[in-house]
Amino acid sequence: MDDFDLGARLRYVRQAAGLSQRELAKRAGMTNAAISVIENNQSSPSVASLKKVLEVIPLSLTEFFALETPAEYKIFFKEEELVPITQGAVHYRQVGDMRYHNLQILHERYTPGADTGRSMLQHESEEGGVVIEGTIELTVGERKTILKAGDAYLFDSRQPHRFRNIGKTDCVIVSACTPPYL
Amino acid sequence: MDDFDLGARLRYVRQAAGLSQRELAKRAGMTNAAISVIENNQSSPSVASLKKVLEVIPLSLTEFFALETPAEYKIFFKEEELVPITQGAVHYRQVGDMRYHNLQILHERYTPGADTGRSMLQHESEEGGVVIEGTIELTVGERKTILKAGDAYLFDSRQPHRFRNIGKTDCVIVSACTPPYL
DNA sequence: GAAAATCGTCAATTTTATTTAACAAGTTAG
DNA sequence: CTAACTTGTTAAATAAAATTGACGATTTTC
Repeated sequence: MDDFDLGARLRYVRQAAGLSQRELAKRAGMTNAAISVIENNQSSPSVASLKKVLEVIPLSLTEFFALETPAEYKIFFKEEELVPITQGAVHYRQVGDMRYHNLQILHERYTPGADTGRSMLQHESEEGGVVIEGTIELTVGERKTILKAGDAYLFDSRQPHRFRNIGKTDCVIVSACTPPYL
Repeated sequence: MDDFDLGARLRYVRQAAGLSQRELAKRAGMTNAAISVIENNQSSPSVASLKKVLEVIPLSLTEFFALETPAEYKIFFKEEELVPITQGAVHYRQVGDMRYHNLQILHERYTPGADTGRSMLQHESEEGGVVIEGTIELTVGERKTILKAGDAYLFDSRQPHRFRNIGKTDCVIVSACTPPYL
């Protein structure tokens, strides 16, 4: 697989410029269909064509190719695109690449008995989440509770904390953390 | 005219890699004819093709487009490519772009009476040249002489100096100066 | 020296990109 | 709610890039 997704880059810069395929094509002296197939990687534009298009944005070929990787400006993620992170019995699925973001979104799954550890977690972040399925025992500082589906939490991660699934079924949580700590 | 000479760039990187058109084409899974027409700007390669070719060099698209301008690595110059510089009755034709070089080569033409000036020239360079045609009176410091076709000179430009055509015909000189001062 | 390779280029064909023209879906105007 | 507009996509036609196969010129080999 080619990691150089020219179509995605073009679509990105076009939308960032606030142009429709037709508008861009018109100004570049081309047709909307060409833009469409290029953006979907159904054809590889000649450098001459690409240059015409980029001049509208405006963006030089150099700048276009030097653009940050697609991961850096990716906004939407298919379920299978989430990056899996496994720590013991806890399975995280992360949204996006944390090298480029300050906000970490995780789709977490705690199997029965899963535990983030006796030695409590502590890091320079703020985090929160919502329980989707099952139950979780959450300890933050001196406070402890059991959250069930629909419940939520939000706290300063500098306080020692611990997640533990003491139920009989998986617990699923969607959480956010800034800055990222995993 | 487009100042982005893709053909020249490709030819440059290919030769720098020590490859013939055929060898490059073979390794890239293309044909020599394609390379030929691309290098002569008779066709604009698709980005896909260009990528295949550059992977052989190897060079990324980003690096390729970020390459220094062709003027920077230009080696051979047609007569009409020399950049004309006129100062009074003296006409210079410079070889290459001094932004990228420390050696300035000039094809100079002094019309009868042409004179670099009573107030002698002085700059932090070393310069020399050969008279091709006509005669020139050259003064350097306290020394003065008349040079005719075939004669030459070389001196430290920090010494005050002056060129003067006291003959009846044009005087043509090819000179060099480092670092450039014009 | 002549034969065999290799070089870059070019004309004709094939393949691919781009245009033309239509479509379905979504939005705005009335 | 319809009618007019915009959106992005697609199929067939056209334009352009890439391949095939050849050429003359230069270099290498014997």
